[in-house]
Amino acid sequence: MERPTMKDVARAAGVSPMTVSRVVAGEAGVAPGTAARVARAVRELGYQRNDNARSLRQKNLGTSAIGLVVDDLANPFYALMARSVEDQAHRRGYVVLVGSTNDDPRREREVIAAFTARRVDGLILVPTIGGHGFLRQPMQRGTRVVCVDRPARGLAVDTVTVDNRAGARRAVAHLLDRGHTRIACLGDRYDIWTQAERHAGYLDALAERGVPADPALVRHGLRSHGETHAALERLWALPEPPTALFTSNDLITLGVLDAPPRPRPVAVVGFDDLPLADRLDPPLTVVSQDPHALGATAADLLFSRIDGESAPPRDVVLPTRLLIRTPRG
Amino acid sequence: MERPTMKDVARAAGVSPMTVSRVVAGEAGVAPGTAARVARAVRELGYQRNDNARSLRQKNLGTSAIGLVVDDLANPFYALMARSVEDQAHRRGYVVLVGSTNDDPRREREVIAAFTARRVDGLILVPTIGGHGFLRQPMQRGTRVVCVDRPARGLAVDTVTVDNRAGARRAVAHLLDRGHTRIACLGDRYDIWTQAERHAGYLDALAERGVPADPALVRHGLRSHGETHAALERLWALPEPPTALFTSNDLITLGVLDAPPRPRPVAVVGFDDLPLADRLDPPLTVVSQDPHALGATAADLLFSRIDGESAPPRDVVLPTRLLIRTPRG
DNA sequence: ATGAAAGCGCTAACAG
DNA sequence: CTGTTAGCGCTTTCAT
Repeated sequence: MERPTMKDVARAAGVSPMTVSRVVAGEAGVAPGTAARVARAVRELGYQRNDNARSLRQKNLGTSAIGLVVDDLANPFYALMARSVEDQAHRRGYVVLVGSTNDDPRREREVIAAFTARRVDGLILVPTIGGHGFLRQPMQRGTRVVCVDRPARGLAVDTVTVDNRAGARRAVAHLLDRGHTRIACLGDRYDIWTQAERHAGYLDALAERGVPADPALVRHGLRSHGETHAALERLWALPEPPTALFTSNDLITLGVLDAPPRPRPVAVVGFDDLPLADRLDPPLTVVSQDPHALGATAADLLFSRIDGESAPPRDVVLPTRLLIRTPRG
Repeated sequence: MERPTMKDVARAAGVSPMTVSRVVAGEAGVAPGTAARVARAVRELGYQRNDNARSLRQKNLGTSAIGLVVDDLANPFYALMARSVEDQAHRRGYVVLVGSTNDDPRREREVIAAFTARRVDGLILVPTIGGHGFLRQPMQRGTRVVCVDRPARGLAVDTVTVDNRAGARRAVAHLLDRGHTRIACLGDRYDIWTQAERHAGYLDALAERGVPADPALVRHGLRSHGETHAALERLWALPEPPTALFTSNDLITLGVLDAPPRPRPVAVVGFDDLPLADRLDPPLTVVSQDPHALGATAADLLFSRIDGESAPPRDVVLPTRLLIRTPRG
């Protein structure tokens, strides 16, 4: 009924706990007959080693656990990232603890504290806007940290992002190429790094073509379809309403597509691809990023740090792609 | 540099480790002055309690960790479930270990073994087709288990599913109502419980209306767009090709929508809702389920078991909804 | 209100 | 090849 320990197995096999330890760890140098007796006792008792106790004693081997802290695990983008991270971790015999921050620095600290209290060997982090000084201590003490999707202000760690600014610039340039000059920019909270970057790319494109930037066309802080719809209403009410929209994340793109139709349709280009985007009428042109590559790269960096790599922090910037979709002929 | 332990804090505060333990655990019965000195030492040394060591000694409190084992974390459906589970766990001070099985019993065993080796207090499991006898031992020894999305053959545990069969029946009945009699059923691997249930619901609807079931119209084992496209080609080549399709999961629905267009369009009803389904032309009617409710219910059941609830295993079956979408007027 | 001793389950380091 | 001793970081139990 109670969980058997190595001592129980040792007694059943007529050996010392140390021998059991060696057999269970698959170490060489145990007589085949002894090993067989131990293995049989393990099977009969249904013994499974307690890996928490193990990692308590083995200071050099770590816990074989990493933490993954994302904005929102339910977001398909982060879910794909998580899956890539998990695959790599599984391959290397690590388990993954996950947590969502909801972009709330307090929750971020709670989640990270819970993870470091369990002595994870590393942390893959989509940082919130909050400060991250509290990570410095754990890092000095051996917890490796990699940021992904966004950098953490003032934290010198490996970071994997996509080129948000260039992606946004190309998207807006595409709209300019099609003759639009009144292009609105709809974004999420401006204090989210990716959103500020994409807005910068929007301005870059306008400046490149000498199109004046009209602040009335820029709306940030859109966190729901309702807020997106309200923002659209205010845009339509302008003396010179926009003829095209640049939507700065997938939720906002969906909000726009979900809004009541306009008499004169507007062109939309969105950041982040959506599953049925190419089946819409008209099909939706988007800036797509590769969440799988983000997760896999972050995991690569983390594990190479865990393996002892000690070069200065690296910034990896992955490209985006502009998927131009035209009505099917 | 090294991580400080309670002993270090004790030395710095001029007390015994036991007093530090009490202060850090927030226990009453420590003199305020002493507590303050300890708290200061904790802050100055940057001490954080090792919760693995803690749970090693505290046998009654458990590890405050649960495991979540899904088919594929990248699937938006499971990602939403995972987020609900994580929210509940966070609220209760638990951490969540996640793993994907890919519907592979071997990987499922590996993931579960890694979790029980770390002595998770509970497991929320989307079981593969494989046997689950290996769970009986850990369960007797205190690991609580709840199944979600599918039952595990021959494992008497709380299980949360949706009414797949009734949902499929209504979807197909809807197509029959619209005059279709040649309705194909496109499914994933038939050994996945939900797929067999949905197929049964498909047959139910046909039987109810006295429409003969033609085995040539049923295709299972579709795991990619390519396989779905191939299945469609064979259907179109039939002497009497189908005029409507029932697609038994979201991946297959997307595969169908992605296929080359037909001269005469076919009606499609899919299991699982998709983000832009209502903006398609024609809009897509679907059977929708609520992954959030699935996850939250499973977590509720698990935590009530962890809290000591010992009633016989319960089966919770959640409803589905048929979202009938018609062209916008 | 505080501390000393013992031990959770395991393994490093050293015998033999 | 196998066992003994000690101790990872913490808490239980019992003193004081």
